[in-house]
Amino acid sequence: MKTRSFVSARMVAERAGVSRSAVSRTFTDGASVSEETRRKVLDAAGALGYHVNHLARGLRERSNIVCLVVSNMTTPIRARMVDIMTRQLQASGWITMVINTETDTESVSKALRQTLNYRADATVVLSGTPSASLIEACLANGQQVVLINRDDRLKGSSTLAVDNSLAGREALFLLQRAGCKRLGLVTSNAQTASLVERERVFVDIARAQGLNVTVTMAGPTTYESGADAARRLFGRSNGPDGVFCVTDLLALGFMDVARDEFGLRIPEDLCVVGFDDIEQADWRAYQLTTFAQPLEAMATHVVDLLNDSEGASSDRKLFEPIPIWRRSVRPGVKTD
Amino acid sequence: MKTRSFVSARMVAERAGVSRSAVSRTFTDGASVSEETRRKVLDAAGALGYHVNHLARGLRERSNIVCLVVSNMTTPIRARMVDIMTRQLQASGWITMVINTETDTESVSKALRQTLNYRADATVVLSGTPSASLIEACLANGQQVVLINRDDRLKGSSTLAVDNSLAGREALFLLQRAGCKRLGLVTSNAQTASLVERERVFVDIARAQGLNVTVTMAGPTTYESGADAARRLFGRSNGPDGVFCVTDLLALGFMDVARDEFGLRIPEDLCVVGFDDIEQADWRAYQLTTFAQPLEAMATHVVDLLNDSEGASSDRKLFEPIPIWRRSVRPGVKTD
DNA sequence: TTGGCGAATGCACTTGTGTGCAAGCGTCAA
DNA sequence: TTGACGCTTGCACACAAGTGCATTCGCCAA
Repeated sequence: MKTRSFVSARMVAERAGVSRSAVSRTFTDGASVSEETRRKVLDAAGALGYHVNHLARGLRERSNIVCLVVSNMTTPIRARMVDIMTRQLQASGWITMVINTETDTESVSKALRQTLNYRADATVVLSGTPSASLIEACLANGQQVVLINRDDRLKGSSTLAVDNSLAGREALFLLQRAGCKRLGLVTSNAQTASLVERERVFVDIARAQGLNVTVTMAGPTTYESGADAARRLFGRSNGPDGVFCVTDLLALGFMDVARDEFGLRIPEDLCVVGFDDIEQADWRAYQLTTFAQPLEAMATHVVDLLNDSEGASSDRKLFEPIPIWRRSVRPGVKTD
Repeated sequence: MKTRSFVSARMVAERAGVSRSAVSRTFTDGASVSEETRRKVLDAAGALGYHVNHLARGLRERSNIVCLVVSNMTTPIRARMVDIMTRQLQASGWITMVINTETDTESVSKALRQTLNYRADATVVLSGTPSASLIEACLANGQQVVLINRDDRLKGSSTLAVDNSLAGREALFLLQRAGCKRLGLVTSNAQTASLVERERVFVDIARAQGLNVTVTMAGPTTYESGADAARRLFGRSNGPDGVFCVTDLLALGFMDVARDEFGLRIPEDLCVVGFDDIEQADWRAYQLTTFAQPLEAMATHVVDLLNDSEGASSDRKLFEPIPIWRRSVRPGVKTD
């Protein structure tokens, strides 16, 4: 049986003719080693292809491992979140284990247990719905827990979120300024805290102003769901002329069907606002007005939290979404 | 200083009133433990919140860690590859460390060294160009190395690839059957082995048949590059009426500009073929004819390779791309 | 020559696990 | 009653690192 044969510090020590401690010290900053032995050790290490075993190091101190829990990775917005998070964590010396979870609680539980098995220093939840008890297990084991865009407010965990109510309010304002009279809202049946919040604020403020809003709940948060929603909304008479889709993907599907199957011109006959600012929103076929999440800043904040480690552990930070004006909404008209 | 206080097997043993070995055996399949002690151990473990430390376990045997090296994660095709790979690896009991690399060799080297530091059992390279010497270091340390869609054929590493020449040939055939006379090819300056192969075969066969092909090399493999290519190709007189873009993203940008800025109808005036079958290719605005990579099958094969471990370690497996017919190419016409 | 001092080095212990080996214990048959 | 046998269980070691403590070595000054 092949036994994995990694080269260990002992082998290096033997080859260099020094003690194993000397090898260890050579690779430890600030330890006391003479220049001569240091060189001998480095030579031997190079010849054998030695690499410090971080697993063994992690036995005593921190493992430098961060678990990234994420679902629906193929979604453009998620892909970007994962990309930015892993990049920044890596740059800061962390190594990230990705746990890809379906949305069902079962697989998330299994995955989070892995987190504990590998003694991750921290767990960052991008999506998925981990059971509160498991999160508590992570906390009990001394892990730092960071939740992004979720409302579960658990003692001891940090939370980052985008200010969804601000987005809902601003979306309404944009459509009103464009002169839209019949408002519509397209949301998904996912009913995440973020989605619900955007939806709620948009509808509440509109109704408070005496405006009617047609709410359509589509399927999952996909292009196809957006397309279906458009068919339902415009299938009956008197469809809306201004729509807030709580997600860019929904918006893009919605736009395609509104144009192709109902001959509506955007933004002349119909204004659309999305949320996320995925790459495709900027494509010529869409030019969707939307809101960007400040992902880089959020990732930076996460990394800061992990590096501080002792910092106020239980807090909640809100980030402002950035409005991105494109052509799917008419520019402001004179209010009469 | 907070000392991370993880629960160890010794603590469980003390609480349960048994030896530490008993705890170890309780969590090892097939080990000899009486039903009574087993129950005592499980009770104590539950009460304390104990989880086996896989890092320590990895000291002696395999770590069950797989390193996934990937660049350009936000690209739809890459996001799907990462999604499918992590999902399948996870289902098979592996844990994946994602190494997000810029394309420059430096960062890939640094990342791969991490791979060695954490004693990953295997390294799977989805993209990026690791230096041959580092791959050899991985192999020397007993790691399994799997390269996907790259041509570096290193002794001891396994390679999976899509049959790019088949795609190039088939793309040409589709355009010819649609009656296209003036052929074009859009590629990127990335010049990956895969891209070069698709390009080469398309051009070679076409020229062998006496057909002229206008080759345009755009920037990186993005939507914007495709858009630029279209402007260059149609800016001069006598633009092509049948184009193979070596990537879907290029194709989508190409289509948008061809339609919006040059008023060309697709597929009446212009036929377009892509490659990858990203989700957006199926959107109503595009309906791009393209080739799908059998990603699930490829991931399954990777997992099989890792699980076999002793299997013929150095081999190369080719997968057939699957043609996806949509509306960006005219259906076959009678050949006169 | 000797005492003193600082730098370098090695010993031994720590971390959390799995496991070979031998001892212990209980049961059953002769 | 005793020997044999099998299931449990604990001891001790291995794994690969970091580090406190004591020891050694070299150098310098008195």
